[in-house]
Amino acid sequence: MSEKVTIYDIAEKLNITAATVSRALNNNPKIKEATRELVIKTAAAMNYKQNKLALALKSGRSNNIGVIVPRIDSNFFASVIRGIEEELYPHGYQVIICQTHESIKRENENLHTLVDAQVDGIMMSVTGISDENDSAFRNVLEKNVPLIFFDRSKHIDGVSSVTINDFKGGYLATKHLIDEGCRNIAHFSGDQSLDIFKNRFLGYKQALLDSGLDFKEEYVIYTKSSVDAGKDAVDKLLQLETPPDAIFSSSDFAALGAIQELKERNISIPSEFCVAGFSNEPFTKFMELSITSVDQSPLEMGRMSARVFLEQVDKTDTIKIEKKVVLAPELHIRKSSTRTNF
Amino acid sequence: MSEKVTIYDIAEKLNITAATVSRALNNNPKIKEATRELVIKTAAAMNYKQNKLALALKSGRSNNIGVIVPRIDSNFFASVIRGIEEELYPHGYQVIICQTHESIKRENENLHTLVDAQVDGIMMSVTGISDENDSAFRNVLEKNVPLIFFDRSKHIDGVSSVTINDFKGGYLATKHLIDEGCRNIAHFSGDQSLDIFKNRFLGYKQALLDSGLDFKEEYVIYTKSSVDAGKDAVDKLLQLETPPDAIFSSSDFAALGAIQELKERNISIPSEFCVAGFSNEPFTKFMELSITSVDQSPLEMGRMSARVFLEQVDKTDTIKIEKKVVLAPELHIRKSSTRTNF
DNA sequence: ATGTTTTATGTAATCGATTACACGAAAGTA
DNA sequence: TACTTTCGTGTAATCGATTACATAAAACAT
Repeated sequence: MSEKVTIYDIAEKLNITAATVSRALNNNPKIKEATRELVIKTAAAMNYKQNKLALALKSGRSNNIGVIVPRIDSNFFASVIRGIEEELYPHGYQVIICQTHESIKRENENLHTLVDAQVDGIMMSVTGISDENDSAFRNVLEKNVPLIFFDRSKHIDGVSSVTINDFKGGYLATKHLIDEGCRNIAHFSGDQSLDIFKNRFLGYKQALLDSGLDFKEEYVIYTKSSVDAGKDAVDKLLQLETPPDAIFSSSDFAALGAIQELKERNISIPSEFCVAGFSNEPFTKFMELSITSVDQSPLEMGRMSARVFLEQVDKTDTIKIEKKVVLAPELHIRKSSTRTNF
Repeated sequence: MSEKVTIYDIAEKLNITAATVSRALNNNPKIKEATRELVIKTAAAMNYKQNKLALALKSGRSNNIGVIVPRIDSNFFASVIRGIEEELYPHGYQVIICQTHESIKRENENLHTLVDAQVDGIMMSVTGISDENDSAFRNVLEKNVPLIFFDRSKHIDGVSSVTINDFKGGYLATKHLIDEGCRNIAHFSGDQSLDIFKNRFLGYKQALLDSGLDFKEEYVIYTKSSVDAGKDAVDKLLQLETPPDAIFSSSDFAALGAIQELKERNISIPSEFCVAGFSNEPFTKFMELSITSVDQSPLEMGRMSARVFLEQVDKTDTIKIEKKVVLAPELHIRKSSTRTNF
């Protein structure tokens, strides 16, 4: 069918050289106006499309950026990606998606593949299982590819990051539970080698101390981010000598599991027991017993990551800019923790 | 820092030519074993990485595929993309994401951008607003880029598709409501210029007729896929002379809105009124009053789309294969429509 | 020893664009 | 008129890989 049209085809038809065609199409000032118009008209007539691969090879810029996330089918990550895509679209960048499924091996593979594919930048949320081998990250930086962490970040020189203030998020949620009258507040945490979980935990702890409440080690449960994990965790907590009367969960899914388990045991929420989650997943709002949760403004996080990338991408390679953006978390107070005004 | 290493650098170091290096790295049989080993070792030592852009330009294949969806932050589309990515990962393809936000203009732009970027294939869910201008699609096909529609499909020669049997989905849900004793079943539909909504509607209608129930035009409401739209629709329906006693909604979000509005009016579900949705969004399962919904197996849809692409991509350009895969919908019966066993 | 086949490697074109440099023609200057 | 600029275009290198073709060397046959 329609074979690919190149600038050589246009040149041949007009009896000029490809260089002239290229200049005409690129608005090079040193070209006769008549020639420019003729070339542009002919190019359109022949349905010419610039071959982006040739351009990419020549210029060394692919106009692709890579995004690595644990998985795409979670509202949080999907929303971040949406923000990235929307911010980058007007600048002509395409977004390549990679999933790690929480595997370090996969994460390293993805990093290498993206660098090999000559992406102009990489934005990612690092995967949970920590190892001290930063070689894949350093490889990216050595190739002068801007690297930006969002949400789940690691401390690596030369890497910018866009996160939320997880400490504050944890603090706000816990303080709110205290204000509602809860006195024995448990916490669901995640892999604390990740800053996000560490900081949410620290915010939780600080809120307790600031209010003169004891911090109890046995109230901290490490759960996966799943409904079942939340159920199991409640099961454990209720076997304690002094069972808690509230949970601040680092995961909305675990919070949901907790609520389901509590209901099953006829513990009424919020009068006997309050629950707050983290991430503001859509379902927390939809439930009849809507769930209090900390919003991470994923859309804004994606947009901001893209903006940080755009700032870095055109800077001279020698100067390493390292920007740390911290967004404010927002507590959405809902029925699962509101004793006062319902 | 570490400047890019090319096969020429390796050749120079070993006093051979780039051609030999290339052959050694590509397991070309006509190369001395000793040379091959030496080249491979040296390449590794120099941290050589093949430049995929150069390869892409030479071979005409970018190893990128494009995916166009209305938006990425919906569980359905994100899950389809997950399926596509997982299936294509072992084959070395990267997935480029584009969003249309339901805009035809954006859809056409995306199609052109992807073709210009030399993707090896495009998978997409067409956007709602129908127009009869297929030129952007034809442009893709003329460039011999495999095009595959998933879920929301259009009738265009040469385009394969992976959909579910929406008729059956509509039929199953409606039949179930009838079996639960509902006699006046309303339907929330979407833009019926899209086959998916048309077919769900037809399935609904057929189920009514097969059970000897009347089809009433005023029971069909065209809603957007949102909670508020569902509320408004219920408001309309309850003003009818004979208000319905059930709703089969083409959207889970509208179904949720309907439930919220019905509760507000103290109409009890499922005893007085039953509701079934479509898509099996995660929240339908999470609700205390869980919502009956038709599952579209998005993961499998994505996987299947990828497989259809893989089948087509290596075929000779001249033969146009057009494959239509139709997956079976699965009705998940939950509390919002179950009068019998709860 | 001579001719033939095989093997391993080099040469150079190619993919499709951009661009430094060269150069002839036109325009401007004295 | 002769000399310098300016203008517009052509020539050819370049980005980094692959590969058809050529060729020298080695292996083999007689």
